[in-house]
Amino acid sequence: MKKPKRNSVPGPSVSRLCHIYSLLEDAVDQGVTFLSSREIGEKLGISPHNVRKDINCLGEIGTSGSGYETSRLKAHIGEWLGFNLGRKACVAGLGNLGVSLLNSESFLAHQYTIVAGFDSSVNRLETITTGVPLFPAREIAAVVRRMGVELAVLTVPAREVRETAERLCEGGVRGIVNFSPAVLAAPKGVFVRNIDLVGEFRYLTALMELGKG
Amino acid sequence: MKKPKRNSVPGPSVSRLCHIYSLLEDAVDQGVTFLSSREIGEKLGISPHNVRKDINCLGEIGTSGSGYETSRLKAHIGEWLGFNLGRKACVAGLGNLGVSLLNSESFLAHQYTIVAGFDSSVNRLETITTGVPLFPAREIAAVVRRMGVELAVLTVPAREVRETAERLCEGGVRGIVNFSPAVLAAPKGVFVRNIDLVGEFRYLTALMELGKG
DNA sequence: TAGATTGTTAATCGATTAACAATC
DNA sequence: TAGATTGTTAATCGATTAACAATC
Repeated sequence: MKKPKRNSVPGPSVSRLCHIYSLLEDAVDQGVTFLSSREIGEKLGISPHNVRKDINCLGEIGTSGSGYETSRLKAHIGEWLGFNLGRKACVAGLGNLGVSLLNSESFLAHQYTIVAGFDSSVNRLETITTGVPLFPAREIAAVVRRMGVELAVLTVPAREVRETAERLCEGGVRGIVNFSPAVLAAPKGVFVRNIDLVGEFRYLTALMELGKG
Repeated sequence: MKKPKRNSVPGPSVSRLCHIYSLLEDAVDQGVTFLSSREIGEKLGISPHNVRKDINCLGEIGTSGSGYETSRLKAHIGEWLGFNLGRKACVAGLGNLGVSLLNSESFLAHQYTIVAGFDSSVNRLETITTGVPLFPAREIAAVVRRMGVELAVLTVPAREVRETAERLCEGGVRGIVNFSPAVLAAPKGVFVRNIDLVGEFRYLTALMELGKG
């Protein structure tokens, strides 16, 4: 067995391993104890070779002849990718979208807890009903640091994107999901996922137009 | 000049061309009339070679020595990728997230119009304030067909994902952005983008843990 | 043991990067 | 013209696919 290195996992593999992890969660929940690379690949639309290769980036773990033990593989991937510890997240920008994410229940079920919400309007903070503690935007850095928040969802207006992101990073946030209508360039040492609905529509439109599929 | 074919555009290029298009929109708005492949590449974090290659998938268009004329290139990419015509979209599932998207202003500015909203609860429909016409979910296929809706955002609970998607496709929708907490496999001839916030958090967590960057 | 499936090496494929002649 | 930048071909790089011996 070759000893795997943390940074030897290719980007596309990281993405697929996240999906494999989700699949394993379901499998464990449903009492499925073993899955082969072929079965995993079929459900995810990738080749069995690729599944094995991805999994092997994290070291040897399967059993020849019977496949992968779901709970063990899940724990193994979770260990490598950091899914086993609970992580704290916050929502910055409490418009309709921000508030709906604040109260979203799907996070808690998956080891992520929304521990704070921020908005630049104190008036707005007072009108929101939620179990999550809320703070004015100027306190972002301090609160984030004090609470140990690692992840943030950004749902502020375009003009506030950069400043808000800077405060979040100042407080020690290391990953940002940006739903705002402005692209956020990743500050050094921070990971950013820009999700832009117009962009998604465009991508779909382009695929439709080019007749792919 | 080689005659380009529609299906000769590689997937990664389609994605980058969408980003180039957004950049050109901004440039045109700001009165920038020419951009070189180097300038475009720098703003987007891709190599100038790659920029030229992507653009050339759609045929020759630049000017040696002075780069690309922004308005012309924008129109050219828009033509190929189908961004020049306005397109109709709908929102299916009017919880907090759905309603916030229904009233989002960023679509209209970019040739997409939300022309309908759907929810399975008639009671809920009556409580929503919006300028967009609303309909009960059972009318999805008929309304979508009648109105010529091509794109949809799916924000229903997990258990309603599949049925809702089927109705949308029945009505002729060709692209779906799925925000629901259940993966939607793309039906034949329909393009799907699954956006899963927990998945985004996981991907960021994995990058953080693997120390990429 | 026989059947099945893994881990790993080799072959293929496709995309990115580099280079440069052609062009404005 | 001289400088700059494109379009396109060639070289490199990396990921996916295939194959198969090792293993349960």
